[in-house]
Amino acid sequence: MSKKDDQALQLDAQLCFPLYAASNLLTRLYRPLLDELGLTYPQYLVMLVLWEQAPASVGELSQKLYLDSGTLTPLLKRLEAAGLVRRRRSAEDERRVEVSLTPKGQALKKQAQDIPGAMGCRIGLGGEEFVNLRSELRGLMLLLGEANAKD
Amino acid sequence: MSKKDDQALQLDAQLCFPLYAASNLLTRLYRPLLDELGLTYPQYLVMLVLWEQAPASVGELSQKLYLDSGTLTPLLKRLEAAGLVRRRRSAEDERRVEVSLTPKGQALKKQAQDIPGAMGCRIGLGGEEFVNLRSELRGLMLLLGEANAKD
DNA sequence: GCAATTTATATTGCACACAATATAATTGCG
DNA sequence: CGCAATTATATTGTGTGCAATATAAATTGC
Repeated sequence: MSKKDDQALQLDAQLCFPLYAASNLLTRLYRPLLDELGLTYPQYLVMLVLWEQAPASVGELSQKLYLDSGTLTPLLKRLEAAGLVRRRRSAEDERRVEVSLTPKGQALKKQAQDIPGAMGCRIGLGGEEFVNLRSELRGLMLLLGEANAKD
Repeated sequence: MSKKDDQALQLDAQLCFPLYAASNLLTRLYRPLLDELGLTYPQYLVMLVLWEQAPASVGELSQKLYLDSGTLTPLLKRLEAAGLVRRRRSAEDERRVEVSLTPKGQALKKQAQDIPGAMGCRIGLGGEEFVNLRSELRGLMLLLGEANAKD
């Protein structure tokens, strides 16, 4: 086993690891803020989508968030149990489940307004750096989405 | 609720979401390759650390991978059950658990040699782009590690 | 028009992640 | 020395993530 081979398997040589670790750490950083809203981080993402455009089907949420029904179905049931969303079979297509906001779910948006700002402070990333990094991560996300779709 | 407020809560405005989605997608992309080694993605990360430096205590693994004992303990038990590592209480400090590689665990490194290259192909990221993005993600990881440590 | 295929969601089983807590070993301090 | 505080790991409980599979509704082909 040559030194070169070893190098490729070093933790520091990986792109995947800082991505993985940063994602975990960011979720952890969100937690105290989201606790006040009674949301987990993936639940927060679902609410972000719904605050922009409700109702949305499970499939639409799945496509936008890159999550499958095995993740979304129980998550949405918990949001429903919390009184934030309603799930209803579509009338035109009974296979589809439409997720809509309850008044309580809509009202929660006001409480969420401070979160992006508060997180920005906690991370302490400059405006330009923030925008650049977001753009690169968006690119990576799309790249990986395509790579996964190929198989 | 003004338009400006709305904007900050849009999914596309977030830094966190592409990070989260890219991390999930990358784990998914690793799966078929790691299945051949009988490893999950977090298990692969643990093995990367051990292939570089074994034995390592649970605490050292925890610090390097930003994972806590609640995640590592059962994961390490599964690696042990698979015959890849050994867990033993340290003689000098009985609180510590030293994780070392079995011959089978050491041998698995050879099978893992192709993985970084194969993943590089699948992602299709140029050499310079790869290095730059890795560097930025490493910076973000460290930034978030500090932000989390502050509380 | 109806059987075969496709599509949309749900269910099951396994492996993370992590907060909160528990337990046991070591250290520190009077 | 003796015991309180600290440190290292384990346990418990909840909520993801996702592959594999199941189910039911819609669509397609003949």
